[in-house]
Amino acid sequence: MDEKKERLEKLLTQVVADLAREKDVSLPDDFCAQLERPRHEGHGDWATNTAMQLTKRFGMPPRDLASEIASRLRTVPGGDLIEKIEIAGPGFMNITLKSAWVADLIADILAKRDDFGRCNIAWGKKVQVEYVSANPTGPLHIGHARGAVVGDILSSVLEFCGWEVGREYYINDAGNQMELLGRSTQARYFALLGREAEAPFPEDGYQGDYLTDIAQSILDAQGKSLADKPLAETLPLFTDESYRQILATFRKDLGDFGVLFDVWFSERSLYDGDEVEKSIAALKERGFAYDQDGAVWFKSTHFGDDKDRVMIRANGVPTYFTSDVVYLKNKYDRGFDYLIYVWGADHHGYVPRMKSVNEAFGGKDEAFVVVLIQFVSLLRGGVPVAMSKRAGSYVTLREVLDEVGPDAMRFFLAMRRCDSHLDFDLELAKKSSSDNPVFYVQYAHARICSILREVAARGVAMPAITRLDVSVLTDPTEAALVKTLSRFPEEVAKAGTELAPHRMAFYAQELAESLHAFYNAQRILGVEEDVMNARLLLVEATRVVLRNVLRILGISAPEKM
RNA sequence: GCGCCGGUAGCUCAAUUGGAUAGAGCAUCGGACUACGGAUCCGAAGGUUACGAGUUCAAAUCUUGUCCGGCGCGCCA
Repeated sequence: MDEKKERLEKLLTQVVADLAREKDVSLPDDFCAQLERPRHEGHGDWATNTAMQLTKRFGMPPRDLASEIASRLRTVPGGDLIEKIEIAGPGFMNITLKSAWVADLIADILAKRDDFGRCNIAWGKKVQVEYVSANPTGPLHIGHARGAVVGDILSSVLEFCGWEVGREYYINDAGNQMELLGRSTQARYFALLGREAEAPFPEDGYQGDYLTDIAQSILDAQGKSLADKPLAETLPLFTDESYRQILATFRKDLGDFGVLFDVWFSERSLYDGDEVEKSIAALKERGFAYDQDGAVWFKSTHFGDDKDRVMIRANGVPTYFTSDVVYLKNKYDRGFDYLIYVWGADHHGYVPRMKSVNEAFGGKDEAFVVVLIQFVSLLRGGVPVAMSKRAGSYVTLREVLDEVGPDAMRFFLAMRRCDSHLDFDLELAKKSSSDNPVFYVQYAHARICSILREVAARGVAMPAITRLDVSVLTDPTEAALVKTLSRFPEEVAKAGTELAPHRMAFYAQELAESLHAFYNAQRILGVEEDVMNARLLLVEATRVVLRNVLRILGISAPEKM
């Protein structure tokens, strides 16, 4: 299908160029006639608005120009794969191909199977996707879950588009927050012993119950003796144990959620070698860093920032910003051509600064991409649930996962475009009923499997692809299903270039809808043999594509429900 | 105050990046298999795309002004 589209586009471009030469009209140097999917049913396989775009240059009404182009297109060599051309509306050309392409498409799907829909728009380049990267100071909540799903699906989409993808989690295991975490747990430990006065809970400490649990586990493992040592001496133990335990739950929760990483990158590890010194030296060499007032500064004003930013404080301690600077350089040093950061929208103010850093290191502008994820409003039966990490009263990823299950949760979180707010109603998502779109999609898959089981039970053999006669597929629902199937590679490519994973969720629903409509309109078994064979192959092709899109979404494709 | 993201059907959201009659799902109403799974299908109703002005063959989309909602502006992370 794609090759046919390209051939048609070349043909169209050629025809327009010839016409322009004859009429002595100039075309833009980079002119290329573009075909697109018609928006409405029954408008053919491809459409173009070329005539409308050129109406001014040719000085002709779009309708007349379209007719002129269409009549030439039919007669030009290679135009024989066109069944018909219709001029519609204000000058659209709707092109219908001869039906041989349907047989090609189904054969293509059944030959490529799991690989159908793959493309190579990356040319073997390496991209890193960094996502979640939540501070290991408290449980993952629903906002993290959205970032996790978006990052995960985006990575899968990019892999399907031919990228070599590195999935990475950045662990913020350095800095003040870690110390605060340790002190919070330490205070809980003393509280368990009834000795709060000796280690009061920090004013802005982490208040969730999970720290009491961790304190209890330390008490179980180490006994009471830690309370008799100086606070400063035992603090690292509390810090590290809290961090270790919380990170372990992150791995478990995300793993159960189907979100896996190639690398869990430790912020602390940036400080093991001389990477920090090297990074700062590199910036100074380029004139983007300097010393002043005992601190080291990044010259962000050069890139339009209000003021320069501190990298190393006067007391010698690096800022969080410095870690990100070194980390960015580290990513490039590891050979990634493109860097994608999936961040919460509350970090948007930080984006220009990091773009500056990218530029300061000589990185290409388009190589540094931030996908901002808007907030998730969590509702319970229509009533907003407060989410405050500090207060510790929020709904965790784990709770939602246990209530809703990974499939429905992933689908709900992937359904919206990243830059719009998302309402997630627990009561709604918990309902395993018909208004849950994930069941709709999975049911389509299960339904096909059920048909294939029935085929086997009746002793009918799956026909060979060579037996396919597409001329019997005349029903509108069959045509619609074929067209939806043919769109899959484009949708994957679009989702990849636009970094828009929600497209996959929408496509999955559309494909399921096409299948259900076809199923209700026509019978597959118990009809004339040629028709049955064609429909069986069509349905099998649909199953393959459904499975592929569900695999990208990270959602199971059940054979029974 | 400055900046970023939104505002589309009663609700939650799409819209091939400037193209045709702005589309889906819930919810509402009315219909559909004695046969492959009714967790399905078909139909109806629902719109001044927050509001005004501008740009052109063409605007939900671009420019600009205003209004509303969310978020961000530390030698915190």
